[in-house]
Amino acid sequence: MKLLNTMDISIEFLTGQLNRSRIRPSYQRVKVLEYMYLNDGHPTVDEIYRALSASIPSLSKVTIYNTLHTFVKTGLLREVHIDGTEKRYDLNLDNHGHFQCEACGSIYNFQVNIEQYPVQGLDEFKIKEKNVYFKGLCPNCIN
Amino acid sequence: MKLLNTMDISIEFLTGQLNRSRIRPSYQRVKVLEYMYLNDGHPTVDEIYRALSASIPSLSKVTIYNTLHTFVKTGLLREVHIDGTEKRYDLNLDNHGHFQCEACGSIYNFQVNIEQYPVQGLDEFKIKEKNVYFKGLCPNCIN
DNA sequence: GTTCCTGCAAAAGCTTTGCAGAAGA
DNA sequence: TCTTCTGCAAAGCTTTTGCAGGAAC
Repeated sequence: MKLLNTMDISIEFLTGQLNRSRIRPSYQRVKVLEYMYLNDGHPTVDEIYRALSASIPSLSKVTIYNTLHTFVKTGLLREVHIDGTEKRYDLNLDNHGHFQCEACGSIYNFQVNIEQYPVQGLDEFKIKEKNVYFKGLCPNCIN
Repeated sequence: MKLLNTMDISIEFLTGQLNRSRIRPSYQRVKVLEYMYLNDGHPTVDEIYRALSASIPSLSKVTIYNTLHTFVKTGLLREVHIDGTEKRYDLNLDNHGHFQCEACGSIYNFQVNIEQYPVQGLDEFKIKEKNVYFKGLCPNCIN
């Protein structure tokens, strides 16, 4: 599921995204955001850290934590709690659910019209965020 | 949302549940299962531990972990990853979603026909478990 | 006797906090 | 100059693991 054209992800686009969210576009922040756009996944802090450490040797994992918190607070990303051990992060795109394979651990997006789901018992609640996630076996592990 | 009649939760019922799942009904296990039935919530390990410690002073938190793992493995309970810090546990009842209030942290159940949700892109996947959770403000915190 | 269960202690893993120095406005 | 950001070190918290004693069968 291709979400964005890789060609579109320029430094100008990324700094623009950050400026629009009133986040100072430091080198580390641009790189984290770039990683999120270029890797169509749901990475953990450690995955982002290991990937960026290669090109930024001085990078600290604390900076990844700080950056992700900032991005989540402004709505650029969202936290996804798919497994109970590590938090994962996701570009905040509407109407998609997450599927995690029990065998290999991979996480896939799928399309789902969350807004249209009929629910009962939440009339007096203010709903701000809707999440759907499934578990099972992915095509690679089904055999 | 009342799920079960409290009167039904006898020791016989609980040991029967455990025996049916081929789990030896130790005192601690019966008490944990009883807690799950009597408290219509989504407790953390620590909540269960603190509640049962009052009547079982020798109880260890490791036993709660062991017991919950056993219950999840046999399908008696399921893990719910609603916030990213602590795992929560839930009686494995069908067709309900979770709503967590951002203000007070309370978790509510709501009814939802998960099975009927139309999704795209999972034709070749084997789906074993479906979860829905919403976030927002509960009636108590909305003002 | 053998297997399973409990609980203490310790270790492991993820995340947060305090602080000093650097960078940016 | 003053605020913000980065990164090191340490601490905090949840969860897991190793092991010894005890209980159940």
